Amino acid sequence: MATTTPQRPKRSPGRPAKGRGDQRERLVDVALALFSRNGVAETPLSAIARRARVTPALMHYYFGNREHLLDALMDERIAPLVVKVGMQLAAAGSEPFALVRAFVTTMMTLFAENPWLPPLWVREVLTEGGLLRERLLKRVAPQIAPALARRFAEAKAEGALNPGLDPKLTVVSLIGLTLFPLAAQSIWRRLLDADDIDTQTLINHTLALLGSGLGPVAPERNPP
Amino acid sequence: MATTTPQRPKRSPGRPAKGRGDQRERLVDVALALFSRNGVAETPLSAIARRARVTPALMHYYFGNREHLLDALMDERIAPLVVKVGMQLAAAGSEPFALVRAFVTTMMTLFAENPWLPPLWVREVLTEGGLLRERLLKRVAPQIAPALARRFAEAKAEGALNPGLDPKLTVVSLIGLTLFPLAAQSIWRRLLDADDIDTQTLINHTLALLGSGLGPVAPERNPP
Amino acid sequence: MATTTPQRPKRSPGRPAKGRGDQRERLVDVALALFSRNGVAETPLSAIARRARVTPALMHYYFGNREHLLDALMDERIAPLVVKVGMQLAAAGSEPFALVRAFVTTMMTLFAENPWLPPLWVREVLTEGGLLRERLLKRVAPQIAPALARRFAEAKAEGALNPGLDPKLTVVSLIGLTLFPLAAQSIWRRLLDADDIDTQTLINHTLALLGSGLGPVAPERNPP
Amino acid sequence: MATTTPQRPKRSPGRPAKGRGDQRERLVDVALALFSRNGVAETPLSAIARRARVTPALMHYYFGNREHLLDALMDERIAPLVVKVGMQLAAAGSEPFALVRAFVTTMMTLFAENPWLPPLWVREVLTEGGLLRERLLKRVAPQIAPALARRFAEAKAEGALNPGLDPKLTVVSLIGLTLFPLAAQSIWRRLLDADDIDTQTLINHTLALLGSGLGPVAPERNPP
DNA sequence: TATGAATGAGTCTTCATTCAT
DNA sequence: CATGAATGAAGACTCATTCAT
Repeated sequence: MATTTPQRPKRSPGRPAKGRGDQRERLVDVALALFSRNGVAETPLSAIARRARVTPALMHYYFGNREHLLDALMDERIAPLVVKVGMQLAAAGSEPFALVRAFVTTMMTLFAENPWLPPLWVREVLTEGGLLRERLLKRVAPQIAPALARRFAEAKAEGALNPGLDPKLTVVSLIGLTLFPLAAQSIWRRLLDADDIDTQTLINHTLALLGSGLGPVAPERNPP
Repeated sequence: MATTTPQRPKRSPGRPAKGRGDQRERLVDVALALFSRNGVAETPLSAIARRARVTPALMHYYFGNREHLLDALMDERIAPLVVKVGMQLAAAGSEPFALVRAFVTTMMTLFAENPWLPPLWVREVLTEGGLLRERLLKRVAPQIAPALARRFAEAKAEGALNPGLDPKLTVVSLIGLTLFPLAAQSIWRRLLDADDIDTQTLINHTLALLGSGLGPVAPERNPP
Repeated sequence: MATTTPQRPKRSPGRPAKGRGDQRERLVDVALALFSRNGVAETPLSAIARRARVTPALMHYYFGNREHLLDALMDERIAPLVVKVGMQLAAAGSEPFALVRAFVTTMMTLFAENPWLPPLWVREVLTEGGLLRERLLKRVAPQIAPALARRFAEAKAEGALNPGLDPKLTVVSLIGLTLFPLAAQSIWRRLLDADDIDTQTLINHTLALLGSGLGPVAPERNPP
Repeated sequence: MATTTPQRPKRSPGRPAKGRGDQRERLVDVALALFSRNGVAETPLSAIARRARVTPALMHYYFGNREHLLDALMDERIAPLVVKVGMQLAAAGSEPFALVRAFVTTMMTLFAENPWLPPLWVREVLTEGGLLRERLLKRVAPQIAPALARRFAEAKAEGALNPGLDPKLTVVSLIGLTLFPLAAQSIWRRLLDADDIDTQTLINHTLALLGSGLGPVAPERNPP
C-alpha cells in the first residue's frame, strides 16, 4: 500500500520537548477532539488543520498520512490509557465485587477525565467497520477483558458470583454499564433532562445496581 | 429551479408487490446492511449500488439523494420498530420488574431479529455527530425513555426500587445492558471466544443481573 | 451524430387537430416560456415536463430528442414570425422613413404580442454560442436585414438619408432600438422605476428619436 | 462541517506578481472568454480548465466553487469597468448632448477594448435569468442609468431635449444603440458582410443618428 | 520547519436518452 | 399513447497526497 513511510519528526522519547515541537501534540489534540465529536470518517484532515490554524500540508509533514495519524492517536493517547486501566485492575485483588468496584470507578473516572474517549470508542472500535478497531485489536491486544472473564468464571465456580450470570457476559455487561452511559451522555442528558447528574452519582448508581440489582430488599426476587 | 424533491416511485400502499418493483426494498436492505457494518459516513452510495448490482444513478432514481435515503431508512425501517417496542412496553403494566423484564426481552428479541439495528443505533443515533440522530429525534421523538424514567421514579418513591439507584440512570443502565451487548457482539464474541452464547442466554443473564446484582446471596453487600 | 431520427407524431400539416395531439403544442408553449425565462442551457427537459404535468419520457416521445425540440421551436414558432415581419416590411414601400416606421411598429407590436421572443433572441441568437443561432442562420437565412441595408444604401446615395449614417449600421441601430428595449424590459423597468410605460409610448419615443435625434427643434424633419 | 468558503490564494494587494502566481489571473481571463463566447450556463468549469491546460480541481483551488468564480469575475473585472464609466460620465458635465457624446464614446471604446464584455452583459445581466444579474444589482447597484434618466428629464423640462422623447426610454435607447451593436457584432458582421467597420465608424454613425435622426438635412443640430 | 501550488481519484448529483410494456 | 425503470456520461466538488521551494 504505502511505498515509503515518511513520518519525520518522531519525538525522541526521552526528551521532554516543550520549546518547539509540541505543535504535534496540539495537532493530535485537535484531531482527537474532532474525531470524537464528528466521527473519524466525517473529519477530513483539512478540518483538523483549519481548527489548529495550520495548513493541511503540515499534517502530512508531521504524520505522513491519514493512517499514521490514527496510529499516533492509538499509540500515544488511547493505548496508554488502556494500559493504565489494566494496571489499576491488577492492583484490585481478585475478590469479584472489589474488582468490579475498581473497574467501575476506574472506567468512569477515566472517561470523565477524557471525555473524548467514549464516543470514539463506541464509534470506531466497537462496530465492525470501526476505523480504530483493528489498530486496537492488534496493538493493545486487550488482555483486560479476557482476564476479567476468567476471574468471574473462577468466582462463579467458587460460588462467589450470582449463579444466574454468565462470566463472559458479565464482562460485557460491565462495559455496557460504564462505557455506554458516558458515550451516550449527550443524548440521555437531553432526553431525560438530566444535566445535573455528575460522575460520582453515576458511579454510586452503577455500583448499587451491580451490588443488589433493581429490587429494594432483593433476596426473594431471584428467579426460582 | 432545481430545488424540488424527486423521490419518484413511492410504493402505492395497497399493492403487495413481490414480482416486480421491490427493487427499492432491496436497495434499502443493502443500504441498511452496509451502513450498519461500515458506518453511514464510510459508505458511499456507489458501494451500495455495487453491492446491489445496480448503477449509482438508480440510487438517485429511487431516493433522490443521500439524505432521502437516510430518511427512508428511518421512516420505513427504524421508526416502525421503535413504535412496536413502545406498544409492547405499554402492554407490560407498571410493576417495575415486570416492566424491566418486558424491556429486556423485547429489546433483545428485536435486536436478534434485526441484527443491523444495534450497531447503527449506537454509531448513528447515540453519539454526538451521528447521522441518524436528528432524524430520530425529530420524527420518532422518543417517548419511551422518559416514560420509563417516570415509572422508575414512582417506583422508587413507593419503595419498590433499590434506593441506591437513580431513576433516570436506571433507564440509561437498562439500555446499556441491552443495546450495548448486541451492538458490540462482533468484538466480544471474538475477544472472549464466545460464539456459543445465544439470545436466550443473553436474556437470562441480563435478567439475573438486574434481578439481584452480582453477589450470590446479595443482601449484605449493599453499600451503606 | 444521431443514428436514427424518431420524431413520431409529426402533425400532418393539413389537419386542424384539436381533439387529441395539441398536447404537443402545449409542450412547445411550455418549453418556449421556460427557455425564454431561464435560458435554454439552464432548462432541462425534465423541467419542461414537470411544468406541463407530463413525464420526461413523453418529451422524447413527441420530439425525439432535445435538438429536435429546438428545431420545432424554430420551425413552428420563430420562423413564421420572421416571415410575417418580412412580408409586412415588403409592403411598406421603399421610402426610408416609411420603412423605418413600419419596422419599428411591426417589431414592437410583434414583441409585445410574443413577450417570450426578445429574451430568447438576445440570448440564443445574438451571441456566438447561442443555442438557436445556427438554426436561425440556416433555416430562416435572414433576408430582412441585408434587404434593409440595401435600401438604406440606396437612400443614402439619393441623398434621402442623413449622410453621417452608415447604411449597414443603420440596420443594426434599428434592431438595437427595438429588440433591445423589449429584451431588457425586466431590468430597466425595475431600475428606472418605469412600470407605466406601454408599447405605444415605446413606439412613439423610438420614432421620435429616429425622426429627429435628441435635439429639441425638429418639426420640419417629420415625413409629410 | 463542510460549509466554509475556501477561496485560498487571495492575492496580497501590494505585490505586483508577474513572475509566478498570476495563474489565477489567467484562469479568470479564460473564464471570461469562454463565458462570453458560449454563455455562463453552457460553460462547465472543466472547459475552462481544459482551455487553460489545468485540472478542474485547480479551478476549485483558486475559486472555491462556481459561484465564487462568478463573484471574482464581477468584482475584479466587471465592477471596476462600471465604476470607470461612472467617473467618466460624471466628468462630462450636464449638457445633454455632451453627455450623450461622452456616453457613446466611453461605452464604445470600453467595449472595443474589452470585447468579452458586451455579449456577457447582454446575456447574463440584461435578460431575466441572467447568471450575473443579481450580482451586479447587489454589488454595483447601478447608479449610472437612473442618473442619466434624471438629467434627461431635467433637460426635457428646460426644452433642451426633443419633446417627443421619454427621458427614461432615452437611456434605454442609448444603451440599445451602444451595447447591442457590440454584443451582436459576430452576427451582423457576418450577415451584412461588414467586417470593415471599425470602432470609430461605429461611434460616428451612432452620434450622427442621435444628433439628428435619420433625415438628410440636419446641420444646425450639431453641438457647437 | 513549513507551505502554496497542483493533481488524481472518488463522491454526489443531474440529465438526456432508451426500452419494454 | 404513455410511462416506469434504468443507465452512461458528464458536471461540481472534496480530499488526501505530493513536491518544489
